[in-house]
Amino acid sequence: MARRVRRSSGPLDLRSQAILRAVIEEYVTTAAPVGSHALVERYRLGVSSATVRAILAELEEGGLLTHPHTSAGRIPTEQGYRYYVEAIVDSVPLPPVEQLMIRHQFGQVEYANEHWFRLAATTLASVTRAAGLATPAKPTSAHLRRLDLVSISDRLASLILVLREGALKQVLVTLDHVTDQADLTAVANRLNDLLDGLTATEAERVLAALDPVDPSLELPRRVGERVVRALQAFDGAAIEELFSDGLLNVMAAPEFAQSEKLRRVFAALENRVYLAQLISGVAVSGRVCVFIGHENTAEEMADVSLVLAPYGRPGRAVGVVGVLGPTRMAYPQAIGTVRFVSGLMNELIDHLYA
Amino acid sequence: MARRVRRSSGPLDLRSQAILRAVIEEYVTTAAPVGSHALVERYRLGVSSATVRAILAELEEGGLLTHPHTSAGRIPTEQGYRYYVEAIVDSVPLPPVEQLMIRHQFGQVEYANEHWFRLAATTLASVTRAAGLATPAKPTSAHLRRLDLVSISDRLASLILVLREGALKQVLVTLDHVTDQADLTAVANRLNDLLDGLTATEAERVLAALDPVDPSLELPRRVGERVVRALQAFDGAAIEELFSDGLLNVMAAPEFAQSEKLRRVFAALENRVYLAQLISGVAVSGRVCVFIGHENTAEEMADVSLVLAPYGRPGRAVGVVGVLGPTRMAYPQAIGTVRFVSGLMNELIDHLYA
DNA sequence: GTTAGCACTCTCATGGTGTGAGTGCCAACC
DNA sequence: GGTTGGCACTCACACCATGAGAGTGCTAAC
Repeated sequence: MARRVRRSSGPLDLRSQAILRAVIEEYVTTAAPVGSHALVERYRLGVSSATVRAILAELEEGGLLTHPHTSAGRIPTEQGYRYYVEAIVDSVPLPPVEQLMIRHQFGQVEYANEHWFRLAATTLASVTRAAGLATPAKPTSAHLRRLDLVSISDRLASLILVLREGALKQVLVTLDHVTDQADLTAVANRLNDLLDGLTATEAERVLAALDPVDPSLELPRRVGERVVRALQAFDGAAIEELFSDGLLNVMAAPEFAQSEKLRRVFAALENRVYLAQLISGVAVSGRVCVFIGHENTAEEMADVSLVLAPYGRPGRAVGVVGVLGPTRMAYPQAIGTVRFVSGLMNELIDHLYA
Repeated sequence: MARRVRRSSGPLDLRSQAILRAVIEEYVTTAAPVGSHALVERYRLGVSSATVRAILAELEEGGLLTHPHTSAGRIPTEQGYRYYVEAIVDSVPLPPVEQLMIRHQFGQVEYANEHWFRLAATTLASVTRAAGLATPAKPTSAHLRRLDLVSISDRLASLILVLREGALKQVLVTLDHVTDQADLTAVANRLNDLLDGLTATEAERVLAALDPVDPSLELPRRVGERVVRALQAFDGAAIEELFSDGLLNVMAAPEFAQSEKLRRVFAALENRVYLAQLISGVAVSGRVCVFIGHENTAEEMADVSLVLAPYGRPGRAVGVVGVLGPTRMAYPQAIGTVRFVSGLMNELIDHLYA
């Protein structure tokens, strides 16, 4: 859904912005429609409730606020949140204390991408009190870094591939003849020499150039084919995994008291096509992306918002981290937190490959 | 919670059993309290509703049924389900057509434990229309099968451990001196010779026996220490992962329309202590286990039931598969399906290591 | 342009009412 | 003695009316 343009002409004056801001921030904490009276009481606006009412009516005219019913207070529209995020507030950086705590946590975890992205989701969940999301950094194209063959039984071996960006892949290979570990190691060494650093297509070409009659090359060729297939599978695979934590936080929000809405969100998160599209979109944008309600391409996500950021090494391996929460969400804080966590992960990864 | 004993003396006569069965099976499909009239209408009981009412009252007296309120029909108690599962019905084997379909699916997936257990959860979810659960088969004690060292940068290497049961473990090792891949491979070969098949404590002993002054052994010793630590971590770790699929199915059940109950279930599933205890209990039992409502040790799980079965090689590596659903659940079918899937996984694993 | 005042609107909580499903009991029956 | 039809009784639930309260929009005065 493309977001609709505000009907009102020109930008808002400062007072209107202040009031929109107050409505949104009040609504985000209370989850209840905000009335003119409550605003003048709780925010130093310097005008009476009648004036506030006039401005609220204007903002509603402009499509930034709405009414659940005639005699209720105002709630922000998705356009209202969008305007708020883009024009009124900056992202709020994560407080230094929390930054330190998070750094500490990442430091304690073992050096491994797999741990990092999970920890990122967990951290985001606990800090923002929404759901934390994270995908592993998937290499854009699989380059073989090293392979190993481990004998499992007489005619069965485990083929382990290490890719350039540290990803592991394990497949089983059935063997025509009884083969012991020494033979397997020899084959692995040979293939390591031949295929180091290659992509699927490159590896395929190298294998095709091997002497087709040399019987000593039969097993290397056979394993090599599996390697190529595994690399191809890796290239072809969409995002493997979306790790989420703290969905409990979202469940606790009053707008999800009846589980039907939530069910649809869960369903969308299981939709791999949608996820792949979403993630690649965020990855190419290269910065924090905010999707508010119906701005999400999946209609099941119309009741929630996403704040996502890519991380990793552009062009080599990228993943996405972020949060999912109700549209009524503390966007500035969420954006600040997501920005910090993705930046931290970039830092760690850069440090790793420096 | 220990389950309470029925108050009535002796086993039920066949007619009472038939009626209890009818109530449960009706309630499982409709989710609404079952009245005497509905029973005589839909089940060939051969008696009038008045007689059924008398028996229903007896069953209630015995603690197998209950009333939501005076003028409502009967619903089964947890004791009722328990009696039903233990004394009235046998598990219903999965229809051969579905068995074949599942076998086919497992055949299509790449030979790898990691894929199997996830597929098991997905399969269980779709067949039983409840949530499917599965944990990977965790080795009881970590035996090193093989290790590999892959250079990442001048002073950083990735250490990959393959354990006896096929599990992989990857840790990063920082190096004091610039070391190239050839050196790393040499170290890996050396350690493979020394440590093949050993547990953490055994490996530690072997390393301690190495010549402490030989400078060529410095790096092997250093890496070896990391190996030992990784093996220890593996032994000490509780279950790593509970994969679930189809939680959507459970969310769709009317008893979970308000999300609070569900939230508690999710919370319990994130409780690693509880999971570890649950899983080890099922593993030692060696057969399909049914936990109905409050029979679950976690009180958050009081509204749901679990049907779980272990799989794997007892004493070497075991995991658990099963389903989670509302207490109002088609137990015979669930038990049959879980039994089939765990059996199938055993078959596959046996075939692998035969 | 701002404000106080006021009539108006609409939700939500409360309480009364009627309906219907289902029970428990009892007397009659086989 | 077990089984059955009949009947009074109970209780949740849906429905409606009512009143309080919150909040608005409008207007006239400042």
